[in-house]
Amino acid sequence: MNKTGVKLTDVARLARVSTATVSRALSQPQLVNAVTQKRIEAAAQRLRYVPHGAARALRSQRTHTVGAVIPTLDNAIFANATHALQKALEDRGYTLLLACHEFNLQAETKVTRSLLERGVDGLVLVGAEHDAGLFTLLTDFGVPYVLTWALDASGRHPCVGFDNRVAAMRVASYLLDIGHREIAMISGVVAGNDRARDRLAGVRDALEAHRIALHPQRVIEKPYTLAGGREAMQSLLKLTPRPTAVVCANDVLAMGAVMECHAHAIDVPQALSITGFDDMEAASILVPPLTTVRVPTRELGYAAAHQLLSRIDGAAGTPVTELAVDLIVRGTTAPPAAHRQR
Amino acid sequence: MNKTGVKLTDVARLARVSTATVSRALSQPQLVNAVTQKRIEAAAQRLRYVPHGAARALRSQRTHTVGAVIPTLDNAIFANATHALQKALEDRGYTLLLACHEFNLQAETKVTRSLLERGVDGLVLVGAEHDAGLFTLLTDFGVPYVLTWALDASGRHPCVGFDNRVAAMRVASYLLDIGHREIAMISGVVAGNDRARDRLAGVRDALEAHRIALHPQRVIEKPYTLAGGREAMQSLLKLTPRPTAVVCANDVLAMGAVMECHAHAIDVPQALSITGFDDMEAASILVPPLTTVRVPTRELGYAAAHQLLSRIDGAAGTPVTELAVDLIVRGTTAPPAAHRQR
DNA sequence: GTTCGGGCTGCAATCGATTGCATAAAATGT
DNA sequence: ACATTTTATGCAATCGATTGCAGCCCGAAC
Repeated sequence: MNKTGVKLTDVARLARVSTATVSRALSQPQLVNAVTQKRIEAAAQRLRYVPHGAARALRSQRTHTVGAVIPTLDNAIFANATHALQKALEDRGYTLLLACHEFNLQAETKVTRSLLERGVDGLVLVGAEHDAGLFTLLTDFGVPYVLTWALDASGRHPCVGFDNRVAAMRVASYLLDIGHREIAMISGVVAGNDRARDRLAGVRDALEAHRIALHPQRVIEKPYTLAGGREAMQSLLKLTPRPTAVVCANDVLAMGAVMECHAHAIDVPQALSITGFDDMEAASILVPPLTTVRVPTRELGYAAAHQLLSRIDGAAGTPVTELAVDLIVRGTTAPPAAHRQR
Repeated sequence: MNKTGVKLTDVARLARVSTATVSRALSQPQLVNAVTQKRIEAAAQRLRYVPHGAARALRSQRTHTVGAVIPTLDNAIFANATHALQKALEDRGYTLLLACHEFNLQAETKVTRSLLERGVDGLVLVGAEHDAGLFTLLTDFGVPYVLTWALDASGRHPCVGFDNRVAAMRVASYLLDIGHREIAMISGVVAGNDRARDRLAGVRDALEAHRIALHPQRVIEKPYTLAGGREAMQSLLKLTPRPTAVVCANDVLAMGAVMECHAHAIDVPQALSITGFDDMEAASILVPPLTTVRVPTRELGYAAAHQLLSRIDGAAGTPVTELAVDLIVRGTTAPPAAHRQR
């Protein structure tokens, strides 16, 4: 029973056909005579029939359900991407099952398992690095999936994302170009987070291309929170020589960093340049508006949905979808003071 | 088959017991002999058995799944509450099914229906006002549910939220107290949104208590976006006399409004006071930081989860949970210029 | 020595829809 | 007029776990 107690049998009886016909009328109308179809629809309507998903799923081995396993919804950037994903899925008749792992790879495997138990037809994951157990699950189940927010180096997994390392390089190069040499980084927590790791690597690589080393004390690792950004900036401000530019691994950290500068009456960008990453909406309302990297959040959600759904439908699909990111130069960056005085 | 092909029968065979015993070992271990239990667990582990949710759901009429129907994830405030909800559910072994309706009541009914088809054990809805069809669905199914972000005036539905009208009154009263008389409001779209309607009513009521009418031209209705806030403020700035204070129905509108003032070089709060509603994180990093109403987003999610789960477990539960909201006075409000000159 | 009761386990019905196969009726071809 | 598709429909098996009921075994009580 659907609690309502109305089932296919009841509709069948009222429409005076077999359950088989009702079933067909509801999911493959083209197989059913138009008149019968009408009668069945009327009956279903009249009884307020609602199909029983579990029964349907059990028999057809399809739930029309997709799972998304993301770090957190508390970061607007994931919320936006998830929203786009949900919309795209809904348009195609799929429902989204959501699970968060708070940047913990073991937790990720655990919640993924529980989504798999619920019988999702496909999975959207964030990042390319995962627990080995997770990949075992994926292959055991043979469930279609797509990795997002990163590109899979191994090329073994379908993914839609962008190259975090290159994007971060772009930011650092820009700072180098406008004259900065004393550059620090506020990184996300790198353990179990390949996006954070790649962004850090990108900055390091860009500096090294200019034969500048990124000293360990100039790299501060913090969770993606405003407080994290503030604390990190606080540490950086104590260094001598003080960096003239700080690259942050995401906008939240960057905003925290800017706040801390405000608190210390340090002029951004005149005394210190700061960059973000993600271009969340708040970045543009910050004062001064944040220089950052625009990530196509929505496109990411849509692309993931389409990629996944076509895989569910059996199509091979393009294994790798690379999205473009852009450096958005706004108000938190300027040439270093020393540079200007020359 | 779980695609893996391993089912209860296989575990039973390997452990040399009946499927009944395996089933019990997995869900009610206390009914099973400790030794047998071990053997079964080992077998399950060895075969990498994963229960088949649909089969389980079909037989037990329980999916351990809860649906949330929210307006959108693009507003951080809903994202945060949803995150808290998801966490609380996960802790109790439930998975979240998510659907968004973009502030459209018909869409809401439609997506709710589809969640019901998926067999959710309970539903979390936003707001007290809904399509009649939605309530029909709820009662037809007899599915436990809880309304959030508002209090149900009729007292017929369980809810966890706060009084939007009173909260808005509080904001307006505060502005009146510090001397404002020329007050305008940037409202959300009221149609189909009782929270927005209540907030507007609250402001109107507060003014009327001071025998001040809220002129229609001083009420601008806009969708909850930055652009909406900017456009609304643009209109308001053209009015004569120009209002000295603007109450916004949420923080996003308020931030847009502040941005527009910046763009016109209008000093906030000296020339114009602006208030928000929700206290999203970005409110505090705005310059100047936003005066707003703190809504306990997380608590809302948790409380909704607990309320709902106890209902699912058959407990009656407290029908109405009212949460406290607080006026947070920060930097976007000050007495009106005229008032200061006295 | 028999009875009683509790602890474990198994049998088999059941949940509600889907779908391969068979069949009847209607349409088409020759 | 007869053979051959095509179109609609029904029959009944099936998906994989749960659970009420019955039975068995073993120790305790009388």
